[in-house]
Amino acid sequence: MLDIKLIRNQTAQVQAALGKRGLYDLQPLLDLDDKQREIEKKRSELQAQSNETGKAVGQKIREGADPNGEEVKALREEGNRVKQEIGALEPQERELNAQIEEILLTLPNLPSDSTPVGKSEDENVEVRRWGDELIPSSAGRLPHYEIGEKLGIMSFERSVKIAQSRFVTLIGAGAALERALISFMLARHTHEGYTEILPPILVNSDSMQGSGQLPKFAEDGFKCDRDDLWLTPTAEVPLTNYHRDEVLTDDQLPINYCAYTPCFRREAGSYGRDTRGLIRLHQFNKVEMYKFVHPDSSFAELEALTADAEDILQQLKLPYRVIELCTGDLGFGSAKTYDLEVWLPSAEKYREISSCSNCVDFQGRRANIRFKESGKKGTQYVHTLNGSGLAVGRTMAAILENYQQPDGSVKVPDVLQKYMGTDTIRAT
RNA sequence: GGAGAGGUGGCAGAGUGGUCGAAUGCGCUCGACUUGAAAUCGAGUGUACCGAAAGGUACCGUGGGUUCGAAUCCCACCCUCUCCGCCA
Repeated sequence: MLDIKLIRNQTAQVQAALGKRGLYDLQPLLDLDDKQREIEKKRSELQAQSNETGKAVGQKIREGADPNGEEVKALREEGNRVKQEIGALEPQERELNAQIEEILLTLPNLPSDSTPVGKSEDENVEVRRWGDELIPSSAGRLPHYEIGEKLGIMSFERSVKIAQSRFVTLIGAGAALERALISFMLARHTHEGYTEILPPILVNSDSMQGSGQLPKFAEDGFKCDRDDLWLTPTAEVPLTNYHRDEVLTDDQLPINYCAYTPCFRREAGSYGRDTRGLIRLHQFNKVEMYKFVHPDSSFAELEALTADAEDILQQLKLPYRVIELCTGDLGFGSAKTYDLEVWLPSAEKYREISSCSNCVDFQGRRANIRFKESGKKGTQYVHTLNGSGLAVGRTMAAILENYQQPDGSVKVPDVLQKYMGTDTIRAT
C-alpha cells in the first residue's frame, strides 16, 4: 500500500513513478482525500464540543445541581443537538474512508529509481550469467517430463485421476529427489542465518491482503469458502503475516526466515502454456526466503538475497542468468525484482526459477508491521523482501534435463548425493 | 461438536457510568549517588489521525446500541484458555 501522505504531498512524483508501470489517475483519490479530511476536521471539532458538554453535566451534578433541573436539562439538550450533527457526518466519513482504502489497496508499489523502464517482459534487462560452460549440447535432450516418465519417477496421468490436470505425483527416486532438494535448500539457508519456519498453509483473507494478493488477485487463489481460508500461493503470505500488527525494535532487524511450503495457484489465464511437465502446476513445492529489514539497508539486502538464491543454483551446477524486471513486468508489491532463470536444454531457453523482490514499505504498511528505533520518536514501517530459494519442481526439471546421460539415466548433483544416498537415478 | 472461563498499555494486573489514555508493579529512557556496576532515589516513558503551531480527535478483542457522558450497561460477532467428546 502506498502512503496517502506521499500521494498528497508529492503527487507529481508518485504519478510519474506509477506512470512507468501503466496508467493510474490519482485525481479521484486526491478528491476523496480532501473531502475526507474536511469532514474529519468538522467532526472532530463537534466531538470536542460534545465532550465539553458532557464534562459540564458531570461538573454541575457534582456541584449539587438537580440532575433533572433546568440547568442540566439545557446542557443535555445541547449535547443531543451536537450528537445529531455528528451522527450526520459519521456515515459520510466512513464511506469516504472505505473508498480511499479501496483505491489504495489496488494501487501497485512504486518502482525503485534504478528499475529499468519498460512495457513488458521483452524489456527486462539481463544483469549477469553464470555457468555458460556448463550448458550441455542440446542434441538428443529429452524434456524433463519424458525423462521422468521413462524413469518411472513421475506420473501426470494418474494425477489427473486423483485431482485434475496440472498436478504431478512423484514416485520413488522422484519423490526422494524432491525431498532431497527441499532438505538441501533449507540446510543451506539455515546455515547462512535464516531461521526455518514451517507455517500454516491455509491463511485467512487478512493475511492475503497483508502481503498483497487481495483484493486484486482473488482470481488466482484457491479458497475454502466455508472457512474464509485460502491455500497459500507462496510462503511469502504466511511469512509476511507472521509479524502482522507488530511493533519490532531496531535491534531485532534484520530478521531472516526461510520456509518450505507447498504452493497453490489457479494459473488462470495460462491455459495454453506449459501444459506438460513440472513448469506450471496448481500445486508445487517451494523454499522461500524472507527478510524484514531496516529501510536503510533494504536494497543492499536485495543483492544479498539474490546471491543466496544464486548460490543454490551454483552448488547444483545449473547454468542460469539474472534478469532485472522492467517497470512493466514488476510484481504488484515490488519496487525492484531480480528473476533467476535456469537453463532448460530441451527448450533451449532460460526459464524462471526464482524471483527476488524488495517490496520496501509496501507490505509493511499493508500488514502494519513497524519497528521502533531506539532514541527516535514514533515508529517506522519495516521493509520486506522475498525470494524463492528455489522453486523445487522447476529445479527438479532443470536437474533432469541438465544431468541426463546418454544411457537414459540421470546423474545426481554432487551436493544432493548425501541426501539421496545414490549418485544416479536409473529406470527401475 | 457439548459445557464453562476470559480478552485492558512492551509485559503483568487494577478499574462495573463522569475529572480514565486509564492505578500499581515490572521493563525501558534520562538524571543523581558510585572508580565502574548492582542496589537505591528522582523524572520521564503508548499508537494513529487532523493541524504551521497551540491544540484537538480516536483507540481498553471487533462491530452496533443505550446515555449529555461508556473500559464500565445492552446486543451480535471474533478469538483465546480449561474440561468432556472425536481424532493424526
